[in-house]
Amino acid sequence: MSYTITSVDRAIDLLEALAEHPDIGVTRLAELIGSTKSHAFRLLHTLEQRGYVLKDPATRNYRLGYRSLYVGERARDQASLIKTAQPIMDGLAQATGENVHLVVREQARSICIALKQSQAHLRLYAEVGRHGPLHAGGGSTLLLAHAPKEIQAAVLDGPLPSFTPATVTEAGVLREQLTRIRQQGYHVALEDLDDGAFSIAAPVRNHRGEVIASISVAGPITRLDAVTTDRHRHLAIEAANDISRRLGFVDQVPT
Amino acid sequence: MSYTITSVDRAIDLLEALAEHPDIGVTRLAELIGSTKSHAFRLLHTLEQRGYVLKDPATRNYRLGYRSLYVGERARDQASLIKTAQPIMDGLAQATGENVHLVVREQARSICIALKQSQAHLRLYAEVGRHGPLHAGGGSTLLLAHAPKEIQAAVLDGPLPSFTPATVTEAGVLREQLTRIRQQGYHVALEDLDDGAFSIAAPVRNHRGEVIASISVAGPITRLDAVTTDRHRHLAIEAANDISRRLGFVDQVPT
DNA sequence: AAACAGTGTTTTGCTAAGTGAAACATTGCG
DNA sequence: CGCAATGTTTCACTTAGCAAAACACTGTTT
Repeated sequence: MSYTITSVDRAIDLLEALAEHPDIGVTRLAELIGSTKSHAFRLLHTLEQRGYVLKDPATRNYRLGYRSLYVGERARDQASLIKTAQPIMDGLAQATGENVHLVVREQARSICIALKQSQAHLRLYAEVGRHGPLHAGGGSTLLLAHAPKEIQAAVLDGPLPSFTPATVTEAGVLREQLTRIRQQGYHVALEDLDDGAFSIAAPVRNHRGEVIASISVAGPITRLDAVTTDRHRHLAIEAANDISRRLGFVDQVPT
Repeated sequence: MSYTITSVDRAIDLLEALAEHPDIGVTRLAELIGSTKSHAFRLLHTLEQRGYVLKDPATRNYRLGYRSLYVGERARDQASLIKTAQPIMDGLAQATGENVHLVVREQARSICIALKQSQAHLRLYAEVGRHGPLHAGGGSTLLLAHAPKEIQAAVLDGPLPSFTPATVTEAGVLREQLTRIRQQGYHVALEDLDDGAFSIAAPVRNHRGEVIASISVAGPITRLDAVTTDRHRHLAIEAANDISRRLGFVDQVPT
């Protein structure tokens, strides 16, 4: 038995298609969501009425409406994790000069929920709200390492797509990697999700000690050597621990 | 013939109910949206699957999910008006020490799409994404003044709710006010929407000279006198003109 | 200016998705 | 332990939602 309401699912398909492809028309949208023009038209009309979609009357193209900002702002306001983390992420970005990401796990995928972008001209492109895999990327793989066994099983038994030549696609190898991550308490990922990029991640824990998010420092590997690796690792762990403490975590064995 | 898809409308009802009331359960949500528990349950399940709603497994309460951030961010990215206005709004907030709002009109209502909050401890509460009336509030009434005749007719013929004793609720008086706003090119609203608050608004024009938004400076009337009124008015008009120029507007008669 | 192609909008009839009611399961409190 | 309230699941019914098709509009080509 499925509780999914198909019409709502399709409306979300359309919103997300518009998020990726702004300023397009009814026909193009229908194609993108695999539907008919009349269906796309009705979805657009419904979302436009509520302010989530805007229609340019001159071109008859659609893009996301301003009401989307409202829900986004409220989501951010409600997320105490983001509020707690943001000032610490600011400091970490300042100290490292690289991107800082706050990533959480949703079921069997990851999502970046806050981001501090590096000021450097060469920087890793990243987006808040973007869903990603769990078996690649510093913060994501660390979250997989600390996920419940059934989530790990679901990921390990499922397809492990390759993003770069460095992506781990062998379940056995990934299992060992996850064990190692749990033991050492951080993860250094090199070019496993994006070519030429590194990501050094540490776990954020809640008051019960459960890993609920990861903090990661990410950038181009050309700016990474043994010294900066160690420094970023240290700063990331420190920042993650700081956030964890503010969330009520009491670390019994100081590091 | 209505093109509204009721199921999608209801899903939005639920999302917006969660935006206003985080961390509540199925029964409460069903009450808030005027529905049944089974319906609310299915809506929540659908939205949770897509990441727009998060369920706390311990308390079985729901709140907005992180995927909402994605759509909000993309809406902001796509809105060139917001991108153009934001640095100018920053400067205006710095110069005035008060809130600065960017407001647009959607059909017969207003919506604040960008906000620079005053650093003062006493400040006007405001929210991005919040819908409001067109006949009250500095920026909103200015937008009504420049709206198409049919929009004006719709507002003037409809109910004009009173928010404070200073709210204009008489259609004839409002009509005169709108004429005056168009003539003088700005609007000073005193306590017409919020008790104890002022709002000084100026029009933002696009490359065709059409008024597409308003910039307003807002705060408590205790910080307003003849000198500050004149100063804020000047700075708001200047900022609005600056944004308009960046949007391609060429002002033939310099002010 | 006329014809054509493509897009957007509207209508219609059919069916299965969506709904509420009711039952069942779970949880927390007295 | 019993009860009340909440959350979850099931079932049967109805109409909402859908695709197909037709129509209207717009921009381009001849």
